[in-house]
Amino acid sequence: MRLEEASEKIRAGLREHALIIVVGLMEVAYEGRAASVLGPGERLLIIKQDGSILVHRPLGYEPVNWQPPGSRVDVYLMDDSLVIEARRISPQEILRITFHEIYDVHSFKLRDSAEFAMYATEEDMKKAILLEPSIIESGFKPIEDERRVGESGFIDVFGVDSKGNLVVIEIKRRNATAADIKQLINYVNGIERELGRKPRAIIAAPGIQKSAVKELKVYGVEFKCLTPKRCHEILRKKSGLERFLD
Amino acid sequence: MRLEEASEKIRAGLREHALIIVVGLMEVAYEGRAASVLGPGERLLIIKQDGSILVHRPLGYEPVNWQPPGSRVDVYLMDDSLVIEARRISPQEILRITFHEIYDVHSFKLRDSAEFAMYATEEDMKKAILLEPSIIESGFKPIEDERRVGESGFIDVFGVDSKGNLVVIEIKRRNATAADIKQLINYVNGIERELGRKPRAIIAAPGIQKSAVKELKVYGVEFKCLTPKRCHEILRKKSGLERFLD
DNA sequence: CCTTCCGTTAGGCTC
DNA sequence: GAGCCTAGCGGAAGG
Repeated sequence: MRLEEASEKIRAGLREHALIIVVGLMEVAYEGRAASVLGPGERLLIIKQDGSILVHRPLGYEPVNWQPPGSRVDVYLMDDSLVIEARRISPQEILRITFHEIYDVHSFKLRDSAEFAMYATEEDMKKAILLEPSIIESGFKPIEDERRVGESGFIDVFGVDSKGNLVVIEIKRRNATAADIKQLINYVNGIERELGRKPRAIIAAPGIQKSAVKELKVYGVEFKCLTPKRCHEILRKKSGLERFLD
Repeated sequence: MRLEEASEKIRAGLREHALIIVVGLMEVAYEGRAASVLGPGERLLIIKQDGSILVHRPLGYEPVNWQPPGSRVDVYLMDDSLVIEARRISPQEILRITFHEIYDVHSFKLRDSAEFAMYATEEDMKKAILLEPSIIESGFKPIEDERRVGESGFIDVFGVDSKGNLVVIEIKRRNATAADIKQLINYVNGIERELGRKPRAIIAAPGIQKSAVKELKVYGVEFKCLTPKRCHEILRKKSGLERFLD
């Protein structure tokens, strides 16, 4: 495909705010927060109407180079090459793609207004605990969620146990780390300062990093195994009755 | 485009391990570590020969759904739809794309053996300091890089200043945080235990978060402004002479 | 604007 | 393989 023709097609796609696909032999250079160069190779370029731009090699999940939404895209011909530049300010970054050959150009005007719904997030885990507190332990009662503690941040779930002890719960959807436990300790200290009583500290997560296990004992933190999947199932089971309360 | 025809094209692409592009009206469901659903909409599907699979909406840098390399891709027709499933084990995950209409299918056999070179990483910053220690301060001399300190981890650069004081340097390519400073303090304490002398602590980074500034004074840590760009330039300038030593 | 935190993080490295 | 850390992380939410 002649570069002049490709250039026209790409310009047309940009004008009408289409999603554009370009396949060809290209070099890529990036300079901004970091810098990279990539020699000639056959790749797929995607330009979206919001200025997102992605260079995909034949292998791998991730784009090798990219620019997030909001970048300005320029196209010009130079020295037997077609050059596409995507710039953004803040941070100042430039991505330059130099095509030596172009095999294919397509542009598409896509309509997509569907809502994306994701389940089994950390937020869902919190909802599940509030909905069915016994998954933490029998007799546990939540008092507040997202309680602010001084400058430290927000407690995921704050409550009392069956014996009337205060309980601070930190939720993680992935294995808990030593940093997570330190954060929890900050909350415990904050609550003790504010209320004059030392609360129990529970970290609820699907697992815990080995390096963090010793921290548990050092700081007197309890670990409660809780998976995102389990929480998702609880929400699904209860949703028939209670989702309309949302 | 008829779904039967599209199905044949996609199968052919899979057989010959091509990169495949499908544009059409689709629904997407994902279940695995988390779960998501996405109703009908016009999107771009990319299937790579290594089993990477990406669903891109008309806007945004990120794919809305995906599967990393190594997943198995199946294609079948069902109830006036074309279904593409990508499964992987460990973690057990499934991505199901149901096409109601297909506008375009293309497959490409791409050759791309170029090496990707990235500059101005944290590693590059360390190299720049070792190559030109005066960018930290006049008279600074590196002794070791990646020195292990007990269980804490590795010091980026360990050296002595012009007055013979030990110096521990922590490098960050982004603004330094309070956590970075605490990490550095761990190293300082480790070195003091090991060598019986308290070293100076320097954090070298392009900037520092406001919340971390007070930690500097509290712990007696020094901040040295050092940008990845500057380090990259030093490496480039010196590379004429010294790159062949690598 | 800056900071903080989450992610189906992915990817790379070590053990 | 599991565990741990980094990223041009991107993105969202809060200040």
